[in-house]
Amino acid sequence: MISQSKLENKRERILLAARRLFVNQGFHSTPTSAIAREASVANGTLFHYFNTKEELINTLYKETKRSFFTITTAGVENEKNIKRKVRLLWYNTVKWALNRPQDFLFIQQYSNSPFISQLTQEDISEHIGFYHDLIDQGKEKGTLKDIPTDLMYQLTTYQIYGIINYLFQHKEFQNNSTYLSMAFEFYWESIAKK
Amino acid sequence: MISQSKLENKRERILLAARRLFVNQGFHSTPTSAIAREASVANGTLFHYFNTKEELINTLYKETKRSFFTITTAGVENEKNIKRKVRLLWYNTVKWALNRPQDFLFIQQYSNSPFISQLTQEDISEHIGFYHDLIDQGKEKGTLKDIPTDLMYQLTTYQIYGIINYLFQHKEFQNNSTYLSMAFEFYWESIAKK
DNA sequence: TTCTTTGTGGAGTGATTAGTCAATCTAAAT
DNA sequence: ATTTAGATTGACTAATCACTCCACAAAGAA
Repeated sequence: MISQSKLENKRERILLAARRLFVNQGFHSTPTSAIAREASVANGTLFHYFNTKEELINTLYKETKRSFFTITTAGVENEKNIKRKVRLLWYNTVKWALNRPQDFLFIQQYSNSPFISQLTQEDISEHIGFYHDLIDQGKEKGTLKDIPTDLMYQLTTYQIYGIINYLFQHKEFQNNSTYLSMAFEFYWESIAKK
Repeated sequence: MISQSKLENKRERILLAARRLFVNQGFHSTPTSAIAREASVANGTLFHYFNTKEELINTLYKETKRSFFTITTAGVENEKNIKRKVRLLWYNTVKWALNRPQDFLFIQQYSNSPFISQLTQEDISEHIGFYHDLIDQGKEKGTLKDIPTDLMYQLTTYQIYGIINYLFQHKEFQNNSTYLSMAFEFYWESIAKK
C-alpha cells in the first residue's frame, strides 16, 4: 500500500517534471537526465517507469488529453439547448486552459510537432465524435449554420485556441467576465444561424 | 557573376533542404549533417553560411515570413472597400499555404515551438501593423464588428489557420471555388457588423 | 527467516551531434 | 603570372544524450 503510493508518487513526479521542462524547452532539448533531476529521481528510475523517452512523451500527452476531455465536457449533456451546451463547453475549455496553462501549451506544442505518432491520431479521433455529434444536433435544429460538420469543428477549435492565446498575452482580461462574455458572443455569432 | 549565383545557389539549397527536413522531423531531430547531405553540400559549407544551427533556423523563419507577407498582401491596398481588401487577403493567404505547404507547416511549427527567440517576437510585430490598420479602418467605417483590434486579429488569424489545415486534410476541396467561397463568407460573417 | 518481486540508484556505454580546422580549390584583380 | 579573398571540403573533437546494467533496498509471501 505505502509502496504503491510512493510508486505512483514518483511516476507522477516524473510526468510533472517532464511537462514543466518540455513546455519551456521542447522535447528534444530536454534530456531525460534533466527530467530525472527535476523530479528528484535517479536516471534509471525514469526508465523503470517508461521504457523510452518517446513512451514518456506519449503517456504525458494521452493523460493530459484525457483529463482535458473529462473536464471540459463535464455537465454539457445536461444543458437544455444547443447554445447553453456550446457556452458551457466554451467556458470549460477557456477556464481549463487558464487554470492549467502548462497543459494547454503542452498539447498545442505536441499537436503541432512532427513528432506525432499514429497513436496520437487514434487518440484524437476517440474524442472527436462528441463534438461532431453536438454540431450535427445544432444543424438539425437549425440553430447552427449549415456548413460541413468537420469544417465547423476545425474552425471553432482554432477560434478557441485563438482566444486562449490572446488571454495568455493579456492577463488583465482573464477574470474579466464582461470581456469573456463578449468573446463568447463573438464565437457564438460566428457559428449560429442568423 | 557565375560564382555569385553558384554561391547563392548553395545557400538557397541549404535553406530548402533544411525546411524539407524540419517539416518532416522537427528541428532537433534533424542533424546539420543531414541537412548538408540533403543539400549535396559538405558539412563545413553549412557552417560557412550559418554560424550556428539556430541561426539557420531563424534565417529560414525570417525569410519565409517575409515572403509570406509580400505575397499575401500584394494588391490589397488597391482594393476599393474593406470587404474586398479582406477577401483578397484571405484568398492570398489560403492560396499561399496551398501552393507552399512546406512554408506554412514550417511557420506553424516554428511559432508553436518553445524555440522562439526574441528576434522572432520583433519580427512578428514588424508586419502586424498592417493587419491592425486594416481592422481599424473597418471598425471606423462601421463595416467590422466593434471588438478590440488585437483580439480580432488573433481570432481571424487562427480562423484562417483552421481553414488551411482543413484544406490540407481535404484535398478534394482545394480547387473547389464554391467551397472556398463558402468558407470565406463564413469568415466574413464572423467579423462583419450585421 | 528465506524467497521473490518490485523499486531505486547512479556510474557507465556506445552512438550521435554541433561545430572546428587546416588544407585545397576557384575565380577575379593586378 | 601572381596574388588575394572567399568558397568548399571532410576528417576530427568535445560534449551530450538515451538507455543499460548491476548492485542493493524494501516489503510482502512462503
